[in-house]
Amino acid sequence: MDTVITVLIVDDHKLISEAWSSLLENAEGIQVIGTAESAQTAFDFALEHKPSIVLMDINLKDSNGFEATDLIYNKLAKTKIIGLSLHDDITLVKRFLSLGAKGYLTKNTSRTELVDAINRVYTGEIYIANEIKDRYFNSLMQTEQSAPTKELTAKEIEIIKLIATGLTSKEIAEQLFISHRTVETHRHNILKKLGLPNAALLSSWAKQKGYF
Amino acid sequence: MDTVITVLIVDDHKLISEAWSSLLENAEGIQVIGTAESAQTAFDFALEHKPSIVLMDINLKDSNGFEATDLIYNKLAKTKIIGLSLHDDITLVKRFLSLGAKGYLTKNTSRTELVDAINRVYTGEIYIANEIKDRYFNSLMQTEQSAPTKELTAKEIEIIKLIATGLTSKEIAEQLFISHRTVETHRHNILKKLGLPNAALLSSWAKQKGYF
DNA sequence: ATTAATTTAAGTAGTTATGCTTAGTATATC
DNA sequence: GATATACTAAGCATAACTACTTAAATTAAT
Repeated sequence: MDTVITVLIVDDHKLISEAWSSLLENAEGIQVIGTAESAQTAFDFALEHKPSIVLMDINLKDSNGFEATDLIYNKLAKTKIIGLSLHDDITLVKRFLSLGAKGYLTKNTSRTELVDAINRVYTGEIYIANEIKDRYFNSLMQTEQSAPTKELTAKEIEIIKLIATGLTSKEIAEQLFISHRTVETHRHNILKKLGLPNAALLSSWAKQKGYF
Repeated sequence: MDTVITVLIVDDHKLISEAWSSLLENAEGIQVIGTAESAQTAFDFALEHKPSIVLMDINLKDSNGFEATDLIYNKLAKTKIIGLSLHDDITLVKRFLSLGAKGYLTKNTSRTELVDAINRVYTGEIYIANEIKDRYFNSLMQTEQSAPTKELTAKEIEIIKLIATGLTSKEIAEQLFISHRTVETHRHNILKKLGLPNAALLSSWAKQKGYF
C-alpha cells in the first residue's frame, strides 16, 4: 500500500518533539505533519488534519496529555494515540490506555522500535514498550484475576455469577430452589458490601475478580 | 518462613509426573506430596490433603484438566493450580486461567523456572511461561481492547459507557440534557442490538469491547 | 430530492430492582 | 450457654427497567 501514515507529535519541549521528529525523518511510509506544544493546539490540529497517529507526551504545560487524549479519542475515532513519557509508572500506562490510547512508549525508545510501534498501532495492534511490557503484563494479571474477595459468602458469589449471566432474581430463585425475595436480599447485601449502586456494574466486577 | 509448599502433580503419564517430581526433588521449601493420573483421583487427593499447589496436565485420560481445575478451584479456594501442557495454544491458556488457574507452563520448562513459578503463584502472583507470555499478552490486549462495534451508533455507545458506570437512566438523562425516556429508548435498542436480556451484562460487554 | 438512518420524545403496561426493616433457623466458634 | 455469622424469608414503599408502539426533527447518503 502506498498510503502514508501521518503523525502529529505533541510535546511541550520543542527540543524533544524535534528529536522524535528526526527519528521519523527517513522512515518510509511515515510522515510527521505537525507538532504541538499544548493540549489545546494539539486538539485543534488533530481536528483539522486528522492524523493517523498522535505521539502524545503526558506532561504538557497547559493541562496534561490525559485530557488531550480523551478529547482526541472521543472526537476522532480513527486517530490512534501513542503515549510518551519518562515515567514508567504502570498506573500511568493503565490510565492512559483506559482513555483510548493504543500504545505507550518511554523516552529511550529506539528508532526501530518507534517505527515498529507506529506501524503496529496503525494496523490496529496495541503496542507497549518492551521495557515496561513485562511489568504492565504482571499488573494486568494481578488486577484482572485477583483472589476471590473474602468478604463475600459462598452463596453471594454463587448469586453474583448468575446475575452476571443476565438472570433476574426470579430466575435465579427458581434455579436455586429458594425464594426470589431471598435472592433479592442477597443481591442487596452484595451491592452493599461492594459499594455498588446497582447490578449494572456487577458483571464487569465479577469478570475482573475472575468469577467468570 | 519455614512453611513448606506442598505440591500435587497430576499427569496421566507416570513418566512425566515423575520427571516433574524429580525437578522439584532438591528444591527447598517445596515438597511433592503426591501424584495423580486422573481427574477423579486428583480431586479426591486434593480434598484430602489440601496441597498448596497443583501442577495440572491438561490432557488427562478420563476427562481433562479443565474439569479437574474447575472442581478443585471451586472447592479449595486456597489451592493454586498451575496448568501444564505441550500445547502453547493461547486459547487453551485463556480457558485454563478463566477456570481459576493461576499459572501456565509448557513442558519444556526449566527447573529454575518451575521453582520460580511455584513460589510466585504460591505468594499470589500469576505466572505464565516466558515462552508464551508475549503471545498471551498480545492476545489479551487485542480482546481486551478491540475496535468499537459498527452496529452501535455513537449515542448508543456514549450511553453504554454511562450505564457501565452504574448510572441510572434518569442520571444519564440529566448528564446529557435529554429526556430520561429517550435514554430508555436507547437502552432498549442497545439491548436489542446486542441480544442481551438486561443491562446486567452490559458492563462486562463494554469492558471487553474496550469502552471502559 | 428522496430515501434511510439517527436522535429525540412519549405513551401504556408490566416487571424487576432497590432500600430499609424484621425475623426464624442453623451452624459454628469461643 | 452466649455470640456471631450465614441463610432463609417476607413486608413495605419507591425507583428503575423492559417491551412494544408511535412519531417528529435532524442528518447523511445516493
